[in-house]
Amino acid sequence: MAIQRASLVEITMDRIKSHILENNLKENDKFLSEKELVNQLQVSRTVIREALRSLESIGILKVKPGDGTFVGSGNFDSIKTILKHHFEAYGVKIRELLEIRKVIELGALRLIIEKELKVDVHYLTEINHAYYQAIQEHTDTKAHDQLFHQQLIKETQNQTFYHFADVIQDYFSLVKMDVTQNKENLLMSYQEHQKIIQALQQKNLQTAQMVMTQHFKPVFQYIHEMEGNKS
Amino acid sequence: MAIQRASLVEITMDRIKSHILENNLKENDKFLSEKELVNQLQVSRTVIREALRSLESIGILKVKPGDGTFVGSGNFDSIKTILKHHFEAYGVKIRELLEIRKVIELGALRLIIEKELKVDVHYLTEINHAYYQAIQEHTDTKAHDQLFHQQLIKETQNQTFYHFADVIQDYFSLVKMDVTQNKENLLMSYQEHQKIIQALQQKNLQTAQMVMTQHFKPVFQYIHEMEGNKS
DNA sequence: ACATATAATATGGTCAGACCAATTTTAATT
DNA sequence: AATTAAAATTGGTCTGACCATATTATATGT
Repeated sequence: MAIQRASLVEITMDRIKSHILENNLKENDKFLSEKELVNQLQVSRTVIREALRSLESIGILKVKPGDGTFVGSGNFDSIKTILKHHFEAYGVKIRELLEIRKVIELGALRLIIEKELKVDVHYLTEINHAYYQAIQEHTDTKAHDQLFHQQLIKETQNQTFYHFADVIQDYFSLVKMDVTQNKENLLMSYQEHQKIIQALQQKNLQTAQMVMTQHFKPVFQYIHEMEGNKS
Repeated sequence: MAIQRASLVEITMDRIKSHILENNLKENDKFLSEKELVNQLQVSRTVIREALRSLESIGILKVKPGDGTFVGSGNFDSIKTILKHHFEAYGVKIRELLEIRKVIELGALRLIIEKELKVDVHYLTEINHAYYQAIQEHTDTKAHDQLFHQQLIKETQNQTFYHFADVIQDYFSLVKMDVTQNKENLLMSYQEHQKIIQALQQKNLQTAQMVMTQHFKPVFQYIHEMEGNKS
């Protein structure tokens, strides 16, 4: 089988990536202009533009009309875009995503406790209290609940884990789930949050994981019922 | 502040994605030609090509010279490409990646046991035996070890989790770690695998997770020493 | 000397036409 | 029916032109 020859566009993309790495360019750094790239790489502006557009779509570069080309931010927005399309094209099993969330959150608890990290109990309690207020005032509780879980991941002091979890959470939020909980369940949820905080303080992994599992129960139940309805 | 107007290329990308979704196009389906797109969307071939290239780089399309444009496979190769560049540009903390692996694998054990799944004990034992053979014959043991862990993830019967774990494993393998283990440690590793299989059979989550934690210990130790050397 | 307006320049966006390269399809020949 | 050659289709690359956006330099007024 013949070796598949790379196109000039592909070669150009590799050259640009190498240039970024070799020059230690960081996010928002000014990159070479199209004209400079044409001169340096000795290819047409068409090839340069196709390469730049491709690198832009995966977040490596950012192109601004009239201004120039810049190194992209190191965030995972492009991965989120890919997953969004993947979700739209192929869908996803909600149960699978929920299981992944459970893996992540129970894992977070374990990391915090096994690494003997000192969690920001005050801030977590503050978030949970705001959650309680929202429950009482019948305002949006989802944001508070999500902030609580997000802060737990942050408390693991593992930035890569935090970013991956963020991507997955974003993927998860693409799924439209109408789990409208009544006040009683919401209050229970608030109490579970409180118990998780306590368990973290007491460095009790078993309890923390048990309560978190409890926390997920209503949503798993909901999905179980949805899946049952489809049978 | 004025609303930032989308370029024709961006509009074209959206139109193409919509076309894929609305026509339920699946991977490897033949897509429209450049000529057809020019006629249909009434933009220049330059705009079409830039859009196609961009969509190719995120895996949504696949362009073959002389043949045509096809819908991309639904795999996560493009995500791996993004993470590879991200790793090369920004690096990653090995400890953080290892912690994530631990979260994933301990979580996999939990999923298997809590979902009361019947694991393929025979196949897992087979893989582990091949691992043992490789240890005895001083051949490459990494592939067998990785296959074992990969199979564990597969036994969770959660495809999304499996694919995400695969992406992270790929990211992890970018890190060159020279953890050359001696035979004694490798044999211990083999025994740990055996114990994990037994614990799964007995549906003993605590034992399975404890042994898996044990399994990770040498690498965490290695990283701890590396980090110590840098202090 | 400073502020404002205008012009020039730099940079990216889009277009059309031409030509090359790879693959497929069609037609001609045996 | 099989083989070969030609034609057509499809993507790759190039050049030059012109438009749009943003920045920089220059001119003008106070």
